[in-house]
Order: sequence, then structure tokens, then C-alpha cells
Amino acid sequence: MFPPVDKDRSFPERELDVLRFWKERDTYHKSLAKREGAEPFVFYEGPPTANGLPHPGHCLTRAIKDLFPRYKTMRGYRCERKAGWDTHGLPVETEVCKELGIHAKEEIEAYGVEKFIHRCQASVWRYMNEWERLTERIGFWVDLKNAYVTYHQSYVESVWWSLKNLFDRGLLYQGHKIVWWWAQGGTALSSGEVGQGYREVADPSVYVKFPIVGDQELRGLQLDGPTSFLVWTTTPWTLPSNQFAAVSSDTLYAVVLDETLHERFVVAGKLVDGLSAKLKRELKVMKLVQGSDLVGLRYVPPFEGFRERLDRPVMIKGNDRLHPAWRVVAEDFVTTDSGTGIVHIAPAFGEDDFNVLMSQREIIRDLPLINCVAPDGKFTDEAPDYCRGRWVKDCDKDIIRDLKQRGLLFHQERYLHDYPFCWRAEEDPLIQYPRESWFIRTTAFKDAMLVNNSHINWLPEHIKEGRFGKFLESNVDWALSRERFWGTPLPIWVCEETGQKEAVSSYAELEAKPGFAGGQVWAAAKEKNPELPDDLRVHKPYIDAVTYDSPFAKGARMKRVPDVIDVWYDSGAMPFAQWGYRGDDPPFPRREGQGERLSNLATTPTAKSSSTATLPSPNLSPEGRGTDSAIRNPLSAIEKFHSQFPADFISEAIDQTRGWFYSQLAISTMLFGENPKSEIRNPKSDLPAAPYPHPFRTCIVLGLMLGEDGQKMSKSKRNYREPGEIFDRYGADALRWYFFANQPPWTSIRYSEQAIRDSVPEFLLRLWNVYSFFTIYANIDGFVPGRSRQSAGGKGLGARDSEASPSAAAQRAPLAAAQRAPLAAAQRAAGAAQVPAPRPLSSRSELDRWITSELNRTLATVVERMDQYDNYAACGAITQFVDALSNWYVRRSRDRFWAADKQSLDKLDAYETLYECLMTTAKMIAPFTPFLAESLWQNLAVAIRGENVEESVHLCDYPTPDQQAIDVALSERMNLVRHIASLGRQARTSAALKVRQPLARVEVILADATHQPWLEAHAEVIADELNVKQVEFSDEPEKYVDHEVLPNFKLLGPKLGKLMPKVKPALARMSGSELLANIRDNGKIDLAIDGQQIALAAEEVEVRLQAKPGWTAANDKGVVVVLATEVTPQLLREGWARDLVRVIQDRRKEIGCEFTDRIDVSVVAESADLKTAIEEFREYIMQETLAESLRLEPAPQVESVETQVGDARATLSIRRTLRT
RNA sequence: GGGCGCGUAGCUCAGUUGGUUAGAGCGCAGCCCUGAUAAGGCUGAGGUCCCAAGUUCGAAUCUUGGCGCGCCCA
Repeated sequence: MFPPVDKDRSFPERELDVLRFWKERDTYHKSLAKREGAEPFVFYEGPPTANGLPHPGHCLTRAIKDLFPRYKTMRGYRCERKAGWDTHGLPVETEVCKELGIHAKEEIEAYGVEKFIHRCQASVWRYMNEWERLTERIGFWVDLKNAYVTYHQSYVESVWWSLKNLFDRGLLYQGHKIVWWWAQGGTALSSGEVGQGYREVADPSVYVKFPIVGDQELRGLQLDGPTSFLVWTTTPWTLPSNQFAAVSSDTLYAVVLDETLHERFVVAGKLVDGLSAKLKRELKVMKLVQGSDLVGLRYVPPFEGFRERLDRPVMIKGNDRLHPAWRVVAEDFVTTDSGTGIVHIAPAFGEDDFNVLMSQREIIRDLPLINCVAPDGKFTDEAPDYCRGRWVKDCDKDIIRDLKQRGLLFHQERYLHDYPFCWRAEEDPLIQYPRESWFIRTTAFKDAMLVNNSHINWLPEHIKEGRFGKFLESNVDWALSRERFWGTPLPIWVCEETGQKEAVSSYAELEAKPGFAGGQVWAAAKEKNPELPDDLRVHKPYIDAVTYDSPFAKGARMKRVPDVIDVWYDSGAMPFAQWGYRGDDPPFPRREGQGERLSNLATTPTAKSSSTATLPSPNLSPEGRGTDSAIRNPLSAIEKFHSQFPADFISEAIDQTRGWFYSQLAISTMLFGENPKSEIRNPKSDLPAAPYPHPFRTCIVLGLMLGEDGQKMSKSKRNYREPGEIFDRYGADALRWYFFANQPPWTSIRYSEQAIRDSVPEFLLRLWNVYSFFTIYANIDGFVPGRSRQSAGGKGLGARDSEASPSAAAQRAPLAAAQRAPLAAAQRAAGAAQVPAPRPLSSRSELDRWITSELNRTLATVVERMDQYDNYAACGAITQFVDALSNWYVRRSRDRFWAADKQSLDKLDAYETLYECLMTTAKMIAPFTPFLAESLWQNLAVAIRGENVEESVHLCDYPTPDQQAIDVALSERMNLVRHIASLGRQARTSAALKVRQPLARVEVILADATHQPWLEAHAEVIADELNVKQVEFSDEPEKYVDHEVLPNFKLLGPKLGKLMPKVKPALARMSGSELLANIRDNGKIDLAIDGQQIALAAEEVEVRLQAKPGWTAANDKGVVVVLATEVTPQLLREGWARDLVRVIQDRRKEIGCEFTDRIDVSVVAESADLKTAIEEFREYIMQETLAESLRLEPAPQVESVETQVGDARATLSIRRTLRT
């Protein structure tokens, strides 16, 4: 007995049962254990941050991350899935700040860094439960218990190790650069962070006069009267820090006369007209000058703050004198696209500007930087008095007013542009500001990164050369340091005397340093609060307290630089840091039989660095290590890293292009790059190269998920539903199927609740109904799968549908199969003894062979597509199969299932075939909709076969196609039958003849007669589908159809060229049937076009059919179906009988009959025709409705209903047969 | 402003080396079937394939230039 279908339970409810089942049985770990020793399929989890709530976008990521590991596991690979959490960084800090109601960096310091860090650490886990619940509920199998956590000491130390490696190789340097600066937060932001904060704002746009100093040599410019340079800026607050004005050497500048102001101005010639238009008055061009001729001209500084100090010439090389500020320089970056062609240079506030200063410093040594803004974003005392101590952006208005009063403002307007704000403090505009910062010399690896990238399988492909490739091309050094609190501390200690620096790779290494001090700060904190996680030891402020003796100067101390690092570095270090890997130290033991992924990394293990002078032997167990073990790399980490590097598969959304995708690639290329010659390598580096690509081979770049309104999903807009509600309403399978089957994963998808809802009836429910149909009848008939009849000697389909399929597995994963084979064989042997195999496929009916062929064709497609990471096409194939199974196989097989003889071979074949289809489908869909698959498996397999099958569908091998079972011709023919049936129904519709009304005959006309003999042999199917007595394949098609002969453009195009367009009309002018006859007789058609003789071969034309008017017919794709519409009284009565059957069946249902209940029927009707019909078809009616009696007189004891049968009214009473 | 991607039915999306009748699902309308029944099927309406130019015998598809949207970067 199969467990009866639980009609009352919803999909979500059943999913919860499945979740419980997996948990109880620990199915995930069993699925791993089963693949012990098998070839690994490596997956990396890109760590989410758990301090925000997950939304539907995260569901997509988690679904796709589950799909392929599940699939690969079933295909025989071992796929560990270590979860991870990204825990550091600004997002966390700002959350805590919000909680505390504080904002600025000083406020954090005032609150206390130690307390602040404690809150950060706690806040990281705020939404952990929600994330874990989501992960579990959507069916994402991942090892949450052993998740890596970026603030854990082992992780931090692994990151330190990698930074030390870079430092030792001279790749980590301190530089003075213009950075995007979050003044309130007191830190620089990475380009990625800045990018997230752009938004459109209206800034003041001012054109300012820089009056040319009159007493200088004007090089024949003949400026009679006051003349000014016009400069343009959208940041008036930078004007008090103006230092130069830049022009473009080879641009023509115009000296224009403004007759209203009676002043002259210098602007780029090209921009004069535009400027005039803005002003609505003419600017008269007096003279044109080459930009290079303006270089060196001085102007009056717009503000006085630095004038006293700097407005005088200084000596430069060769006794020349030059003003340190407020003169014109030529720069390449100056364009005439906008503004005035003369650029205001404030070196403190722009990268280009800063570079001007740097090149000027090559001429004037010690040239000071003009900057009257402090790091907190407020003006210093060198600024105009009305600005001092105020936030720069607040001063724009006052500065403009001041300029206006002094007659220096030429023009003012508002300018709409995108400007960056802090991504975590949305009201804070960023400013560009010069800072000391630590950088990684990623530019040295640009070529290596490009090579590495070229080996990665990006999906969609355009990412490789497109977005990601372009990004790599424009690589700039990675600004690593952050002047913040909650992050991985930069592990660099500086000698307070000499300023020399060194990097440290672990806390233990610090403790081993001579003169180690400061550890007591942590010890004291821990004593005071024993609850503190030990991981905080390596964080601020405790780590800041650690100092030691300087190896560079006697008596001096080493102190840590106070910065923490960019969180993106944390995430990018994940391929090794998740294991706490810190290099092959001790050497990694080479193991036999390990694939190429290990060999290159493991071949050249080298000892290094002083702290490991006495290496333990590689096989020393982790427990047996000595006291200094913490300094060394844990053995397990080395093994783990080597066996799990690189990843075969990762996936995140496209916004990670410059985030996680880049950070991983950059770090991996720098540490494990393949071609040492092309890179800066240091003898100290102990890292052997790994072949590209790494650290990931295939990356599916997911599209962004938009809200229902097409906008980016956002909590404040509420344009999406909480994932939890989706699970409760439709279930995880519905959501997953929606993701996998509705579009390729990389298209950005608009979240649509309706579409999720729809995946229930379209796929899940349809399949479930097939299963339900099977269960109902299999139970009625007491069907036991595999125990059909004569023992077929074991080599039937039984082997295929039983779980074990060792030969298939052996081709894929030798190790796994070898281990499993004996067990599987034993299982099969045991099963075979109890359960004789069913009839072989070859003995079964055509319909059975057809659906089995479809099943295997589907499997072939699914496996082929999934191996290419193409879930969308795979799902399409599955959908089609389920449709074929439900709407053709089951429908056409109904009579077989209802056959009275429970032991009829045909009936048993039908059960057997459907059972096999369902079992294989359960396995086939397991990676996609794991819950439904499990329910099917439990009810169809485990409930019947118990120990003889895997206890979960997810422990099964993925089914592979049986090429022998595929019959392409049969598929084609069956499609043709389905097509004919569809056309027949179409014809019925147009004649308003319902299918229940039998008709005498249809005639089928085929353009291509290839399959006609086969169809003639299957006329019965068509007759049944269309409810006609007779199907004929007309031998006089001319009676019903016109033939249209069309050229095959694809074949003829290249051959005929320009004549091509004339062929179609030429053919149309001739009679279709004559052309056909021509082909039949001569094998070709002769045409004359433009006087040229052309012969068209049979395959170069296409014959189309068009039903002639006057016939009830439908045509499409070379088939016409003509319907005989005459309804004789005999046919009419038969139609009525069928109608009565339907009415009785309805009534059966209404009174709650079981499928097998017998009934007594009474029909009272006035219509003589109806009575005749009933008598005529009495047997048929009784048989169809399981009636024991059928009377034409009232049944007073039984409740009756009025009803309509055909055109007649009738009173119907039925009751269950009274039997004990 | 630059890079990348996308514009196909009311909606969500397919559309394979360019081939002359551009498809699917949903939605809508009408109908059918029903012992899988809170399912299923059929039919219909609905398209200047964003616009323009070019290449070609032939363009939704290739090229160029616009326009619009999204993402990334400035």
C-alpha cells in the first residue's frame, strides 16, 4: 500500500515535515559521508552580513548556491559547504552608532572604544536567527555549525598572515593620497563603498573671476583694462584653498569683452557661445590665445588666508624665481567639455589637483599644500572668519555671498549632478581629502589578474571581457586601511624611533617577541568580564596596547599602526582564512591520488621565518603539539585549504563584481599567482604557484532582484514581501522553482509574487496530481511495483529505477562507486529475490515506450544543461516532460488504469511505467525542488521498499539517460498525433461541436507523408481523442485543401542571391497541386525568373496546406484535419448517453462516493429520445458509473436532483448500493 | 560624463550561425472536459520586435547613431 495522499495538507506544511525529517536523519551529513573519498566539488560561500534582515534577493542567492552543490553531490562528487559570516566593518559600526544615538568618530572615542567594540561584536549576531531560519527553510544545505566568522581569531590571523606575506614582498605601502573621506566618521572609504553612496543633488555652480595681476609681463596680450580668468566650480568651499588655475596647452582661449560689465575675461574659445547663452548677453571675442601662452600668468587669490605667507616668488633651480601659488599651469586633464576651460586647482580636494601639486613640487621643493579644512571637515583659522569651525558644505552660501560682494562672482546657477554620500550615513556628503593611507600594490598584478580572469568561466560570459575585465584594466592600488575601530587590525608595528616597520602574522608570534608587553590590558578586561569572547584579543583596543622591543633601534619600542583594514579584504581572504590557513608550515604532506588541484600547491613546501626553526613532523597530530603550536599553522587547516582550493563554483549578484569577486581574485593572484616572473615576488614568500584560474573556476553572476515596482528592493519602500510569508503561503519549492525556471539566473528579475504563486499549479501541483492519480489507483488495484508477473531475470527496468546504479556512478566518480558497489550489489540482489523485475520495456505498449523515451530524452538534456550550469534550460526540459506525463501519458492511459482485470499485463505495464517515471522524476527534480522530491520519494520509494532504497532522495545518484530507451522517431510521431488531436479539437470548437458529441469521421491530410503509415496504425488514438468513429487519411487532398509551395529561403538564398525575392511570387502564380505533381514526377520544379531558368529540388521548397473554405477544418504545420459535422440521431443518442454519464459522475461526487463504490441509479425523463438513448447505451452507462442498477422510474427513498442531459430535462437519483 | 548590460504581446520572459506566418507562461475573453477535480484542455483577441540610418536578395537578429531603463564607475 502506498500512503494515501494527504489531501488536506498544503505544500508548505509538507515542506516543514521534510525539514524535520532531514534534521532527524541528519540527511545533509549523510549525503557528505556517502561521498567520502569521492572527487571534491568545491563551493565557497560568500559571507553575508547578519546584521541586517534577509530579503528575497538573498533567497535567490541562497537558492542558486544550493542547486548546484546538490546536483553535483547526486552526480557523485563530495561537496562540502562551509557557511560563513561577514562580521566586520562600517555597517556594523554605524548600526551600533544608531543604537547609541551617536554619529561622529569623536563621539565613539568619547563613548569608549572598548565598550564600542563589545557592542559591535554583539550586534553582529542580531539577525543571525533570521538568517539561519531562512537558510534552512529555503532548503540551502550548508554547514552552519562550522561557519567561518571573520572576527574569529583564527580568521583574523589568517588574514594577518597574508598581509605579512604582502608586506614582506614590498607590496604593502603607506602613501599620501587623495581619498574619498567621510569627515564625520573620520575615515576614508574604498571605491566600492563610495560607489554605493552616489545620488543626485543640486549643488551651487559658480563662475568665479580670478583677476590677472596687472604688473606682470603680458606677452603681448594687450589687455587694456581689467582682465580675469573665469573658473568654474561646483564646490565653492574649496575656493579658499585654491592654489593654481589650470589650462590645456593646445586649446585656444579667447579674451572676451563683456560690454555690460566693461570687463575682459579669458575662457576657452569653444565655450564662449555657451557662456553667452547662459548669461543672455554677448561676449565679444577680442583675441585668441594658445593655452600654453597663458602658463605662468598670475592672478589674485580669491581669498586672503594664505596670501601673506605665499604671495611672493621663491628661488628655484638656476636662480629663477617662481610664485608658489596662484598662477596658471598647463595640465592634460583640462578639457573644454564643460565649465570655462580653466580649472580651479585646490590640491587638497581632488586627485588631479593633488597631482598638480606633486608635479609642481618637482620644481619647487617643499612647496606647501594650501588647505584650510581640517580632517573633521571643518574650516581652520586660515579660512575666512565667517567659515571657521564650520562644516565646509554649510559654508557654500556664505562664500558665494562674499565673492559677490567683492565683485568676483561672474555667474551663478544650480547644477544637478551625482555626488557621493556616506553609504552608511546617508546625510553625510563625502569630500576628497589627502590622507596617509596603506595601499596594496595591486597594479603590479594587473596583467596576472587579467590572465587569471581569462581562465574563469563567467556566466553570463560577457562579465569576463565586459564589466569585470574592464574593471581589472583600470586597476588602481587597493586602499586598504581604515581609520576605524571594528575591523581586522592592520598587523603592522612601527619602531617609534626609526619609523621602520614590520608585519606580524599571529598573536602568538607577538607574544614570542622580545619585550612583549601590553597583553595585560586584554587579560584585565577578560578577568573583569569572563564572558568576553577570546577572539577580541586580536581586536582594538586590546591589540593597540601590545608593544615589543624594536629590532631596529636599541631601547626603542614597536607600536602598532592604529588602522584597521577594508572589510572587502576579509571577504577576499575567505578561500584560505575560512580554514585559518597560514601557509604550508609545516610542509604539506603530498598525498597519493590527489588531483591536479593540489599538486602545484603542494610540490614545493619550504620552511621559513625564524619562529619555526624547529618544525614538528608533518604527521604530528594536532593534539600533540607543543606550547608554541599556536604560532604554527594548524595541520588541518593546511589539508583543508589544499583540498578545497580553488572553488569549482561560486555565485553572488552582480554588485559583487568589484566586491567579493575582485577581492578574491586580487588576493589569490597576489598570493598564489601562477607566473612568478611577471610579478614582484620575494624570496621570503613560501607560496608555490597554483594554476589559473583561482580562487574560483565558475562564477554565476546573478542579476539584481528588483521590487514589484521595478525599483531596487528597499525596506523603506516596502516593495517586497518578507521571505517568511512567501514560505508560509507558497513554500520554498515554489520560490525556488520560480527562480530556476522563469529566467536565466543572470537576468535581473522583477520580483513577482504572482509568478511565485503560479509556479505551484504550473509545476508542483501538476506533478503532485500525477503522483496522486497514481497512488489512488495503485492502491485500489493493490499494485506493488516491481512484482508484476513472470520474473524477467533481473535485467529489466527494475535496475534503473532502483536507487543503485553502480555502472553509471563508476564513470563519474571512481572512488565513490568503488566503495559503494558491493553494498549496492547486495541491495540489488536482496531486492531481486523478493521482487521480480517487471516486464522489459520492449514488451510494453508503445505509449509506455514513448513516455520512457521522453523521460530519458529529458534526462539527457537536464544532465547536459546542468553540467553547463544552465538551470533555466534544464527546468524547461523538466516542465515539458511533466506536461507530457500529465497531459498525454496519464490521459491516454486512463482506460488501462481503470481496466477491470487487475492482473492484465497492459494494466501492470502502465503502473510500472508510471511508477518508474515518478521515481526517476523525483530524483531528477531533487536539486531543484528538494522538498517535493523528498515527499515523492518517501511515499513512493521508502514507504514501499524500505531498507532496499536510500532513505532520502538526496542520497541517491542522479539518474542518467538510458540511450537505448530513447526513440526519436517515436517522439516525433507522437508529437504529430498530439498535434492532430489539437487541430481536431480546434475544428470542433469552430463548429461548436463539443467533444462529448461523437462524430462519424475526420479526414487527416498531411503535407509530408513520411509518418502516414504509422499514423494509420494509430488511428484509434486519434479517434478516441477526438471522439470520432473513424479516422481517414485522405487520398484526395485536393477536395479539402489548397497546396501552397514556398521556397526554402535558407537553402535558396545563398544560391539565388538577388533573384530570391522573385521566387515566392513566381511559385504563388502557379497551381500548388501541379507543382506538387511536378516534384513527384520529375523530382524538381522548373521556374523561369527574369529570363533565367531555375530548377528547385524537392528539399528546396516547403509545401503548406490550407483548408479550402466550406469545410470544418483546422490546419497548421503541414497538417489539415477535416471534420465530418453531420450528427445523425444515432450519434446524438450516444452523445446523450455520454452526457448522462457525466451527470451521474457529478452526482457520485456530490454524495461522497469513494472511487470504488457501487451505486443504484434512477433516471426519470420526459424525452423519448433520452429514454431510447439510455436503453441503447445501458451497459455502457452502468459500466462507466459503476452502477449495479439503472431504472427509468422514480426512487422515492433517494434524494433526487433536477438536471439537464443533452437537450432534455431529467430527474436523477442515485445512492450507494447497500451492501454489508 | 565613461563602461557593461537590457528594451520583443497587458505582465514576466524565450527567440539557437540573418531566412519571409516572431513564440511560451500568466492575465483577459469565450468554450470544452472532468472518477487526478481547490485540477486539466482548447480557441481567440493582443506585436510599427524602442527609434533612425546602414550592410544584405532578406534584419527582432549584424553595424552605426539616437532614446529609455538598470547596474557599475566617475
